[in-house]
Amino acid sequence: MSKAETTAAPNFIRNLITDERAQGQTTKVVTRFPPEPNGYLHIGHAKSICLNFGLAEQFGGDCHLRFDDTNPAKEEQEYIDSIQEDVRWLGFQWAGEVRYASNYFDQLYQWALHLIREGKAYVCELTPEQMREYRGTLTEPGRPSPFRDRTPAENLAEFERMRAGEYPDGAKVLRAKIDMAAANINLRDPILYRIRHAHHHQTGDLWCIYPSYDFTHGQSDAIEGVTHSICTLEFEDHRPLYEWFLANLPVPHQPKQTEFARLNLNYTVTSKRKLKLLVDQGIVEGWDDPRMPTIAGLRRRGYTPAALRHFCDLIGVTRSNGVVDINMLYHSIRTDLEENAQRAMCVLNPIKVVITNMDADVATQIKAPVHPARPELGERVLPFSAELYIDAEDFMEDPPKKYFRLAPGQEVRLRNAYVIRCDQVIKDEQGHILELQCSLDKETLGKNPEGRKVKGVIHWVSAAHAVPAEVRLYDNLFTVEAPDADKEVDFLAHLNPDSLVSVQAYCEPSLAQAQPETHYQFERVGYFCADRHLCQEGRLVFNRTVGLKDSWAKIQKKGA
RNA sequence: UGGGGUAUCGCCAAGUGGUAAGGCAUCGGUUUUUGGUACCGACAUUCCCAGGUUCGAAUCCUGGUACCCCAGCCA
Repeated sequence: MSKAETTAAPNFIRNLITDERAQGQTTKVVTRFPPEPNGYLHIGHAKSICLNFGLAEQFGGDCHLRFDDTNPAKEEQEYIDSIQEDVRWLGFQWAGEVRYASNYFDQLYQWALHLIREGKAYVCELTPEQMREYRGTLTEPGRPSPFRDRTPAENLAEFERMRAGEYPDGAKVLRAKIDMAAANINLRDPILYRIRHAHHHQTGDLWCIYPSYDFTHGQSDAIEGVTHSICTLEFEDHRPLYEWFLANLPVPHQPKQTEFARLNLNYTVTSKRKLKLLVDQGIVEGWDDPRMPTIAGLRRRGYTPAALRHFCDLIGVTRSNGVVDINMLYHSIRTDLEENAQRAMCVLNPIKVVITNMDADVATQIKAPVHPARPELGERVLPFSAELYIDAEDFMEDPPKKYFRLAPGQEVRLRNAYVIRCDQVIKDEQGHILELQCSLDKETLGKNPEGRKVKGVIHWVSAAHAVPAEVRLYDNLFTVEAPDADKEVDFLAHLNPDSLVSVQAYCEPSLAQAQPETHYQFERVGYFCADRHLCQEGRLVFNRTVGLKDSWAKIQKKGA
């Protein structure tokens, strides 16, 4: 993937840091990837991971992995595990131990006390409904809470009782005292702490009050010495608040928040909520279903870390919200696999071919390269015999003009083997084709026939030697470019009923020992990956990662 | 209607006053025992719109327009 360097799209944050360094402003670059463990990572997170870890890599700094775990109700250990696995699989290593915002709960609590003592935070007893009322609207200012002017002493006592578990969930909250009339709603006395009598996956039952995202994030960055706190555009409105905490608390360091546009991909959804719904409703087989845009799903589908990283380089990092064409993703994986995937032949929809002129001169063991452009990868052996399977798509009884494949009286090259001619089509009473009787030209193994050109090449497999395999043909999960564009229509209405078509295929024998997660190009068909969970000797399962480009399909489409 | 953003080819995206990079997609062609790959070529007189400044504007000014985000005790 040497192309990555020459085609990498711009990244305004990288430019920013380059400028800072040129001016001697930046010391060591420290970034962080801060997922909440409430779901699996998806392709959009891959963009963020590549950005944060990539920046640390490029500038010789550190990138931390920090779980933003301030909401125990939604978080689970399974997600913590999967996230770490995904980051590592992508090829990144975080600096030091895995971190958790919950590691800082003590410090955060102390800082809350600090704000209270300074008269900058208070305990509020408004109900959620009242609080909404008091907050005002987008166009109207809010009103101060009746609890806003409690004394620090009273607030200290109340907050201590909250922490001690004297109140039920939701009874009271700690709020910052900022400005109820602020045009930016985030500044209208935001909530710092809420009561949640919930078991936390890291801190157990130590706490029954949990800090909010806003009160946690920037301070965690400060504690860790993060220099560049990179997040998505929707947090831009939170930046004044992020900075307010840093300015009003005795933090050891001043991180800077920078926002970039999150990734949108057409024909897919990238919202944890929607992905979770697909999983929970059993529409897909789990978070790592090969149709899911999760990192685990893409992996199982046959995407490689290199392809995903290349993709992230390709799309660039900007502040404008766009929708990336899924063809970019396809392009990335094809580029990688074209260079690196082993070649094999596999017949998806068999039709029998009988060679009528087999004799002792015809080779029964044919060697073929594992990769035609990379001889160093070695060879495989293809058994050849009088009974073969070819793909039904590669034969037409009444072909159009430009059809280069097999047809009555027409010649075609069997990939890696001989040129054959179809002499006769044998059918049953109903007219279904039973077999194609063909004769081969013995002089065409490894060389072109004399005096004529055979343009077509088709793949095949020896019937007696073929190994059966389950081949899962995956396609987009949705039939429309923007499944969630219409607020009136449920995105599930756009599910592609053919997103998974499973077929019983016949593979060349070298595939019998296919190891899980091995990538192949089934020649002329597409790229496939041995399923990482299911594929084993005796039960082969291959997932179609992406098809080969198919210009014949285009020609046909135009004709139709 | 308040605040915060973004607008350059079908999509992503450079460009920061000197006369529109690149990638994806698309369309031609060459090579080819993968209708794949590779290679060659085509593809924005125009930068959301309208005025203005300037010898010169995608870039500066003015006024519009469109789209995205914000009224969780989610992140």
